[in-house]
Amino acid sequence: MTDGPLKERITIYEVAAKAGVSLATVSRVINNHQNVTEKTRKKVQKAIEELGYRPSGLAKALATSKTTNIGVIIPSANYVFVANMLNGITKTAREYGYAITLFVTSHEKDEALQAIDKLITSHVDGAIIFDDELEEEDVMQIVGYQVPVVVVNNRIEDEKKVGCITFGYEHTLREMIKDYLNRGDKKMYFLTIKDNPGRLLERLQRSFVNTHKAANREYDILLTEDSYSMTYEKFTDFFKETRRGFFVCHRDSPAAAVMNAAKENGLRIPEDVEILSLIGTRYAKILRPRVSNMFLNMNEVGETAMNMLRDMLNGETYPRRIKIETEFVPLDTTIN
Amino acid sequence: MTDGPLKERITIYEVAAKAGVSLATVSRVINNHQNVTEKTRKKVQKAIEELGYRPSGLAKALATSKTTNIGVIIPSANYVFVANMLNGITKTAREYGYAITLFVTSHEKDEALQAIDKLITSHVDGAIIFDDELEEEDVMQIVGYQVPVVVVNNRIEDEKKVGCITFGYEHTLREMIKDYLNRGDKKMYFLTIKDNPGRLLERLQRSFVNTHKAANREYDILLTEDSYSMTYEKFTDFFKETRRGFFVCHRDSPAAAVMNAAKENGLRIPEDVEILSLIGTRYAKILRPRVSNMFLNMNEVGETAMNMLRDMLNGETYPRRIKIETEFVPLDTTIN
DNA sequence: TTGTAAGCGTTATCAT
DNA sequence: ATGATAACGCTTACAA
Repeated sequence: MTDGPLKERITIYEVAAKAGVSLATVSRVINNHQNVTEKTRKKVQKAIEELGYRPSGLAKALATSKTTNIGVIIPSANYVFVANMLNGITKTAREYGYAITLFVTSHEKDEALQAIDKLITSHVDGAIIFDDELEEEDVMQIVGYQVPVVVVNNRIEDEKKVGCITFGYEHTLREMIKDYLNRGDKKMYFLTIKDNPGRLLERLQRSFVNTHKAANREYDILLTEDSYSMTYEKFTDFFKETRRGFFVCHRDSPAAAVMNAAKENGLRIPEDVEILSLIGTRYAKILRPRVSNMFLNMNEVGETAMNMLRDMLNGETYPRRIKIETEFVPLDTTIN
Repeated sequence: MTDGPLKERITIYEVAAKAGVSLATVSRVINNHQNVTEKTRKKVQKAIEELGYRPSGLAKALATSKTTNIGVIIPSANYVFVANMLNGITKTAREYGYAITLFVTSHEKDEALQAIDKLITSHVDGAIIFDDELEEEDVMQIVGYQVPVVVVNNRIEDEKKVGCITFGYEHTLREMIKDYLNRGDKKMYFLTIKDNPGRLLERLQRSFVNTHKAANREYDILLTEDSYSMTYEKFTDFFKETRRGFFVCHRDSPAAAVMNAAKENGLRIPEDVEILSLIGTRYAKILRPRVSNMFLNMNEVGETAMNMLRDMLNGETYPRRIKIETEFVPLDTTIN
């Protein structure tokens, strides 16, 4: 191991020495405090320039108890909708002068707990958590360390301390399905992920099942892998037998897998096969036919989360529950 | 403003008091040092448990000059290929116990410089920079603060101190174009982005132009906005006039825009219109027809960058230049 | 094996 | 307006 990268940094002491003032004065200059003569300010600034001095965020954070860092926990950065949220968070965070410390968890509960641990020791000023694996008690652990938390897609009961951003899916989805059951005659299929579907998907599946049961209609749940090509292959087989159906898919990419497999089996869309993507992103409009979807503006979700967090950090009282409504966007893969 | 979230944390002192030992002993237990009786270790661990103590990463970092944080600079998290790289970085970083501090820059030179500034004050142990805006001198600024840097897609001459990951595009692209000019007869168009195309795209454009000039063939450069729908609209018009061409597009999404516009204007792909995507991601295979592309495994790029950085952090000598080759993947949008 | 104390680079509260 | 000096919470010689 090398000596570590932080050695040899120029410190406030050296600036003070060079400028011929005390370190307190340098600190005042850095932080734009009052009570510094223009003359000494100049002197100090010159010394700072010449030495190439940069204050240590570490030491500052230790002294002030503020890191100006926000911890963000996400499962994988690989999904488009997660990347969109991250983009919303980072853009907003930057406006407020916060940096983002990122913890990615790969869908394992164990890793999610580790992420919480690291987040706590890393001393972030606040946290945004978008991770299906975590339970209320896990989240409350962070809160116990006085760190304001905003949770996305995970309702926490203790609303005094935790901000929640939830997705308004149930109603829109239920109405959409009900409506379809009234006028359509295809059997509906719900695609879920074999391992770790996650809370959101489970909730939507429940909603799907209940609506069908209430209408006393047949349905089916299909287990898929979380991979485009495996889903594509599965449905290439599937459509050899089944020539008709309405497929509710969790994201654009599985929706595309079903769509491509159907088309290549000579099925017509939407006459034979109808498709809905539950977390619609910009790709739903790019695909052909364009995939009907429940559009969820994850960029907005990220911005909203960060805004809420900033308000909590500023001690403002604020509606700590915000529901982002999803919009049903009927495009080419459904008969509307 | 509230008092700040970091107050009220339990410190090593309180643990020491509760366990009836000195803080040095607690530190030893935390860091698994030798020379601690099993008995006192137990005592201390019990106290830690009971108090819910978590060491402050901040104080530790200040004392050891190591943050176990890696700074990552990217332009926007919104592109799929950037998200993929980020995923590769975060996964690998986690294996080595590093957290990621993320700086996103939105394509502005000014912001990129700010990001460098923040990265330096934030005291990261190392940095991975994927940002077209930054020049060698900007990067060297970080190096001056003894922070090991890996630069992606940006060759830095001073190779003693900076690791470089470059993309092996030129050769593959040039050969592909040459080959096409020999056998194909369509005029080739190169799509670039109006504002801030970035180094990579400029380089590829130069390559495109030179190959054409060498072959004494006609070509055209088309300026587009960095937005699917605007590009789609532009080409919907474009194809009213021009009914034939080979379009070299910078990413999958503009490729899809051209493709959709062409198809919807009654043009056949690839008979009338051929399309190539320069930074192919998994979406190239999902689209129909499947987009021929230069596949760049950005996940691997991220992993490689992080691996290289870790080796630099460990003081190992290492080939500090790695070229990730792109692979020409001929699919349905070109006549092969 | 354990404790003492100096140091990491700041901020902030006193004096002056 | 400026300068000492004590925190901030930890690590790490050095002493015991």
